[in-house]
Amino acid sequence: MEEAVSLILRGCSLARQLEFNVLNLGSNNINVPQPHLMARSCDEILGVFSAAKERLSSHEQWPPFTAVQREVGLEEWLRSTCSQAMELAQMQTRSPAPSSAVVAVPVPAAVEDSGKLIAMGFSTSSSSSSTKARRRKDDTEKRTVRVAAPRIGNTELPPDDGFTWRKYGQKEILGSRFPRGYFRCTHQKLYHCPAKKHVQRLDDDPYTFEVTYRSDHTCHMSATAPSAPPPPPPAIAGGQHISQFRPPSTGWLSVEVVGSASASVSGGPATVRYGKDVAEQFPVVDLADVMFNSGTGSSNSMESIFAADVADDHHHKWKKDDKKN
DNA sequence: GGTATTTGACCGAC
DNA sequence: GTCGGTCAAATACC
Repeated sequence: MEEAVSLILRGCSLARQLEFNVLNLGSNNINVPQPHLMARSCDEILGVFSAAKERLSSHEQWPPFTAVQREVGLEEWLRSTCSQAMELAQMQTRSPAPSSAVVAVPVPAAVEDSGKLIAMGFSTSSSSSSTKARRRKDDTEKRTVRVAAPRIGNTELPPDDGFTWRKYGQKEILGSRFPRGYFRCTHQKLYHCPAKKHVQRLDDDPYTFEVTYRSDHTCHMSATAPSAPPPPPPAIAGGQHISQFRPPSTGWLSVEVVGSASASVSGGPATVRYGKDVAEQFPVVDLADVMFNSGTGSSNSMESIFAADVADDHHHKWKKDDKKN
């Protein structure tokens, strides 16, 4: 199973790389390979996924799954699950989703329990399944989104979400290898915008950032506020939060909303949702991506936060002098 | 000089 | 007492 997962992750990584190259085809970037090389890359991706498929198919038993799931087959089940999620996302895009429109996608226990798979998109929340919830003074809603760090170029940068943020703190978090960065809206003072977020690398996948948003932006509502095109506020339904904003054109694939703090406490059913825009733009890659939550690179400017070499001495990279490099 | 980041200290929830 | 979140002075950058 681990081998299959590893292959799938490899496939996702290759797909992301390919996507990045495709997006940059029109640019003058000399690092973008020629189309025939990209075609070869496609073959490689197919090969990797085929190998993963073989391993999945050859797996005799899937104890965590129900009889129905075993009968249908894991592969088919995953496919239908993702289709379901994508259909749902399309429904939500057509009409602003009332909470009743949300359909929970069932998650097999073993998948849910697997940290690796949780990091890949099957989780309601990763924040506190094992730790008890700490109720905060400002009991504002939280939305946790996982975004992929670039794997080429500056891998330290979480994707730009269309807003400008000012960092106001950083803290070592118990049990986490990487410190958490605290950000608030740049226009907090000027427009009293309450939006905040904190950003943290996942322990088990340093190429993924977990971004937790708290409060919505109000700055873009101000007639005088400088505004990047504001993403629509995430829909909220049944304790789950849906991120619907469109990823920037720099091309990150995965926007996974893993749920609210309350959802993580209650341990409710996991829900996989998926933005229509993303699905339409990158249907194949994103099918894999929504399953395994990885993303593509992008460039923005949080260089000072995350180190390129995350494997080892990440602590050094978090030091102040990073910024000067 | 204005703005952003860093970082130790502080506060409040647990 | 511990820990996550925030503050604010110091520092860096443009």
